[in-house]
Amino acid sequence: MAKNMLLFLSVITMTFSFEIKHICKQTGARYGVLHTEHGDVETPIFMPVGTLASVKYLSPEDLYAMGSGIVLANTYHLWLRPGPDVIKQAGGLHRFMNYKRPLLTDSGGFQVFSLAERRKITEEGVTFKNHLDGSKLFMSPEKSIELQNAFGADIIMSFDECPPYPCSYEYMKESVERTTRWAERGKKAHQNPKQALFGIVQGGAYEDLRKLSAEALVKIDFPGYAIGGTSVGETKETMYKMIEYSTKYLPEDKPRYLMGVGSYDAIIEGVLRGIDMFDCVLPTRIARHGALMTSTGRINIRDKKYEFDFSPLDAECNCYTCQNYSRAYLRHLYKCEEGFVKRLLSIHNINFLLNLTKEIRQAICEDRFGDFKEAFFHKYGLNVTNPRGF
RNA sequence: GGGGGGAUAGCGAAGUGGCCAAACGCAGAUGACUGUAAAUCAUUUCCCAUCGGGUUCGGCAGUUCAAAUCUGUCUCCCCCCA
Repeated sequence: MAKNMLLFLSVITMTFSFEIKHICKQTGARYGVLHTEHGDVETPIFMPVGTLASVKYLSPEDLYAMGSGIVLANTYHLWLRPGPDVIKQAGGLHRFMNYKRPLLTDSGGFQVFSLAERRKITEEGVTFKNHLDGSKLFMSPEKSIELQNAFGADIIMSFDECPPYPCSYEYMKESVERTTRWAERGKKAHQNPKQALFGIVQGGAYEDLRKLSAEALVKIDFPGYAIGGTSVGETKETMYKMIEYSTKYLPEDKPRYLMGVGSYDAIIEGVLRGIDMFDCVLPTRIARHGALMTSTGRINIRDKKYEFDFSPLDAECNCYTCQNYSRAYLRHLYKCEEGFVKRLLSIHNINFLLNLTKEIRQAICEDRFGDFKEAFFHKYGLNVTNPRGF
């Protein structure tokens, strides 16, 4: 009873905060804790993506079992279906999707990029030609925040434009300035103090524009900052520069979230450059397409060489799939298009990245993240089949 | 016994004298996917090879400059009549 009371009190009093607990003496990488209304999560963290209020093919229990913390959902897609009224009436996104740990909603800014063919940008906002029925929809910074307030995720994102790569300097400058104005408008519109609104640094690969963007956002003052416009076709080297150009101008004591990045090498390189949070559809999407991340490189379960392979996907993996099923069985299910395989493979890839970030946190706490990186890359370097490092 | 139809690459199925190593679907073999319009997309599958070459369209024998396509014949399959 007393415990419940305490929990209740903590729920009504707890607001968002970030605490850096340790800085790796070897690399300067950060280990921290995000405090949210739905519990604490340690950083660096990988956040699985559940666009439509579900991490495809996985249950909340699957996610808890893997130690998942924050999960993402998407404002644009939930706006279309089921719409804010349903989620509001359900008692918020947490209750609606039955996820008890922290949630983060993306603003719809990524859809400005991914649905570029079907939208028009103006100073006021973005007009989308709805991909479901073709009807016109208008998303403004205020609308995005209003929706996100209705959904009630612990962390919400500023409505931005995720510009393409490559992108001309002139366009990028215009875009960054507009995204900055949108960030300001969004902050003004933000109603729920329990939700932490993050700003998003843009500027592509232009150092001065990243600086311009970061400094302007810091001036507006957000409880956390994201780095956007990454993983949109640029090389890894360019992405690492984008990170450096951005983090340089961000306050040390606020969380930094690298948006849309989820290959294991980029996560390690990101942490090395001071990133605390990552999200990516990569593990779930490639899993559905038969590709798995393993401790000895990437494999594709479709391949004939696994026909009689009764070993697990990854001998070092502790996930449910690797503990119970063989490559031969998973290949069989994949070949026969049995839906179960999508769950099993998704579990493995999500677990792989959650486990990777867990090992990263340990290494940081023990001041050996540099050694960890070297050992990790060495191991992968010997076996990796994909030069991009998946 | 009589009449009709058919045999094309792993399977199904187009093609009915040159533009055919042969459409398309399935199946097979690979690859890609990074704030999810994604159970999607791309490549590839007769043989050898880098260009290129060599064997194919039930078998055999013909006609023709040229045949998967025309003729004869054989084998097998299906349908109808008795």
